[in-house]
Order: sequence, then structure tokens, then C-alpha cells
Amino acid sequence: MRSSGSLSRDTNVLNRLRAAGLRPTRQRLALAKLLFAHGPRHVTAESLFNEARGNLSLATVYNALHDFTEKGLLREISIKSGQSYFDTNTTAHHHFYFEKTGKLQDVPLESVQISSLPEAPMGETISRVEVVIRLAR
Amino acid sequence: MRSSGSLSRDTNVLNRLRAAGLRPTRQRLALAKLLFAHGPRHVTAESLFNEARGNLSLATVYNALHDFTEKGLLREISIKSGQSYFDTNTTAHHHFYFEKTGKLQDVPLESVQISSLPEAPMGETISRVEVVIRLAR
DNA sequence: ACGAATTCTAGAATAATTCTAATCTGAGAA
DNA sequence: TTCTCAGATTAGAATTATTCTAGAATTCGT
Repeated sequence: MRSSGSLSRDTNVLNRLRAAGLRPTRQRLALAKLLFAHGPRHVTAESLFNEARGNLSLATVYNALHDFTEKGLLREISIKSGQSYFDTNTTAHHHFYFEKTGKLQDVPLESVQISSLPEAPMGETISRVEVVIRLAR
Repeated sequence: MRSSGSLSRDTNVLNRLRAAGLRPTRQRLALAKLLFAHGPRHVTAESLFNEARGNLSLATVYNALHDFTEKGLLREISIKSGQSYFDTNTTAHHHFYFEKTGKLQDVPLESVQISSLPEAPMGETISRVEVVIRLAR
């Protein structure tokens, strides 16, 4: 019984990869566990690489982050120039951005009410509306 | 009379630099003219460097863009990872982002009505709210 | 266990940006 | 005008994030 919690967590993570059509390799599983086993997270390639330290290469982290993003398991966010964040919360929502620390925090979709939007330019379709609330430096 | 239009434009640009406390050097004037002499623009360091080609170095373009931004003449925007945009429109407004082409287009402040926002986290102050409307790839 | 396709890896390559140290220049003082 | 020097410019090196390459290893259906 002692390990059933993490066992089922591992199984969930494994199934999640399979469901997305990603081969559950050792390194993808390790990364997916770090990403999905606990609450929602915002990581960079480097921060995740450091957590997983020793067991895989940085290129694999980049590959995995992009593969996960392509399959809808992650969302990429570009707020700070020069470094991408990846968000494990792929549902529609917004963000606080702490200018002081460069950290992100989720803002639930319903705390931001948008009562009107412009029409998309000719021939274009709105794919997503992202709100970033910047917090003073 | 023929050149009075561009003369006064040059004078405006020069005064704008002076007013911001920036020494109006030859290269800053050249860049400021490209940036401010016509309508609002979105540039990257490289695109601006290419326009000014031959008369100054890339490092100077970066220096100028950052100096201008610090003095409030430009605003930096990070939407695509790996490359910064600079916006000559420093008034509050939002953006369309064309995923297909990587281009930006201004959205007037009043076309986006936000009827509610979350409170800032403890000890923080909202410095700005940015809305990016992504247009389908 | 076998084979084919996919994935992983180290290290090289690339792209955007910043740094460095030497040189130059604008603007006020003389 | 000329002098002076803080501030600006420059070429090129350095740094940082990311992507590429090509060979080695692994997964998975059979």
C-alpha cells in the first residue's frame, strides 16, 4: 500500500503519454512525472533539465517539451524575450507576470471578464486571447 | 519650401531625443527618423538595422532600442520566443498577432473592454494589462 | 527475441543579444 | 573656435537559448 499513490500516478502519466501518441520512453516518463504529477507548473527548458539532472540530455528536454506541446500536453508562453516558458495548464486561462522575479502565476479564466473584442482582420480567425497582467517591478 | 516638411520632421525627432535626455547623435537621429517620422511601427533589432544599413553597427541599434525604451520612447514586446519587437506606440493598447507571419498589429485600447480583473497578489501592484489576440495559423 | 521505426545523445551549429575595450563625438567651458 | 571629457559608437568576441546532426540506443509489434 505504501507505494500505491506513486504507482498510480506513474500509470496515469504513462497512459497520458500513450493517449497523446507519444512513446513512453524512460526520459519522457521522468519529465512527464515532474511536470504532471503535482499541481500546475511553469517551467523553462533549463529549469526542468536541472530538476531531472543527470539522467538525460538538454536536447531531450527540448525535444520532449516541444513534443508535449505539439500533442497538447503543454502550452508555450513567451513573455520574457530570450526564454520560453511551458505551462502544464493547457486550459484557457491568463497570467500574472512578476516583473521583479520573472515568475508566472495562473489567473483563472473567469477572473478576467472581457466584454468586447475587436473583429479579426479580413480573412483571419481569432485562435486565442491571452491576457498578461504585469506586476510592477 | 520643398524640404520644409522633412526639415521640421527632423527637428521634431531631434527635440524628441533631447526631451528624453538622449544625446542626438548621428546614428540615434537616423534610427529615430526611421522609427518616428511616419505612423506607428513594430520593428526588430534586425529589421531596423537592415533599414539603416551601412551607416551604423548592429550593437548601436540594440543600444538605441534599449535607450529609447528606457526613456519611454518605445515599448518592448515579447511574443515570439527568441526575438523582441519594439513598438513606437507607447500609449496603452493591445495587439493582434498573426501566427502565420509573425507580424503584429495594434488594437486600440477601447476595442477591448475588460469588465473585471483579479486583485493583484499580496504586496504587488498591477503595472499593465496586455491583451494579445492570436490569429490562427 | 527480431527488426523497423522512433527516440536519445553529445557535441557542433545557429540566432539573438550582450559585452568589452578601444576609439570617437557632441556640447558645454574656456 | 578650440579644448575637454562623459557619453556614444564600433568591431569583434562572448554569452545564452535553442536547434541540428548523425550515430547509438530503445520501444514495441510480431
